Amino acid sequence: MANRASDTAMTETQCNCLAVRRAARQITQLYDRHLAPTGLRVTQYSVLSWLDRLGPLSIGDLAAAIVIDRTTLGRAIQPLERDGLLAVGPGPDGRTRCIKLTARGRATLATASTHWRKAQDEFEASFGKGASQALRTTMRHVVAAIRP
Amino acid sequence: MANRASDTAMTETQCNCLAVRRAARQITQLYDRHLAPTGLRVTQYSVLSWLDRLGPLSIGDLAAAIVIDRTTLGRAIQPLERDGLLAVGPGPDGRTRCIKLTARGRATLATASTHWRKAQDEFEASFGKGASQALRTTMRHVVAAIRP
DNA sequence: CGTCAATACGTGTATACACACTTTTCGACC
DNA sequence: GGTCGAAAAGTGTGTATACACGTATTGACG
Repeated sequence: MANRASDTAMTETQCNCLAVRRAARQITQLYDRHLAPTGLRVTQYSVLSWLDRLGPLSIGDLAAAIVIDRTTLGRAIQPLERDGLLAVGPGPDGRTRCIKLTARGRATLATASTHWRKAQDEFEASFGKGASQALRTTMRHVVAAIRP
Repeated sequence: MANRASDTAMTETQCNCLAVRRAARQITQLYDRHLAPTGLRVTQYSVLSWLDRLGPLSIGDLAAAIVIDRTTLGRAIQPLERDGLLAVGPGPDGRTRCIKLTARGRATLATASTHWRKAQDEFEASFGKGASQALRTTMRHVVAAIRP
């Protein structure tokens, strides 16, 4: 046994957090590979997709929908705004800002969705379709299990 | 229906990648909250933990063990080296560099492991102990399902 | 009308992550 | 011994992520 700092020997294989993070890294690379031709990362694709689904809305509301930190989203939209995929304008309130998809954003999203489909198909061909469904359910439970 | 860019309406709820990423964000926050008093992030804890387990080794080998990009690890060790938790020295080969835990790193790791345990317990109390075991297995399968 | 707590955002800082490209070094082969 | 490909690592760049803190605006209440 010897010089171990503590009982951490098995931490890496027992840690739920590290397990999920590692999986996230790997699956992100797979999806990003497929989305690369569109110039979007999977996170950016998700922002556009939510925007397409929910329509124009504020940063806070969008962040709540994605389940992401508000300040993270604020930074994430910058490259998308720069590339003209979405537009940020004033909201009804003097405090809020309204984000909406541009025509170009909609077009890019349409193209990207076919690439996303291929990534999804590749993953599910290997991991299993039923297993993938169960995976998503499990991930929802993980999120639900964490009290803010 | 109407103005959808495509069939992306359900993408956010069907995407395996986004599901895993969202879970990773949430669970990371939980573990980082617990580790905060030690000044370590869960990723840093993982580096120290692997190092404790495997002994001094090269950047490439450590990256392979953690299943992380080599360049990512190269950046990740910088704050740890700066804070004196690990030391980077020359390896047996003129190309390789040897990373090893310092006494201070070992001590910090020992303290951190008790905080990690609390995070692990909190999560498993909510998510379930058996479910957690299954979760880790599932995550391993996800990683295995992705061809490099 | 003035105060004040709550709301919605932005900024500074720091880490996490990885691709493309470059540099250094090693080893093998002629 | 010189050449050259492979291996190990570093650098540049850009996104992802979130906490602590600061700013501006709103709405309620006295």
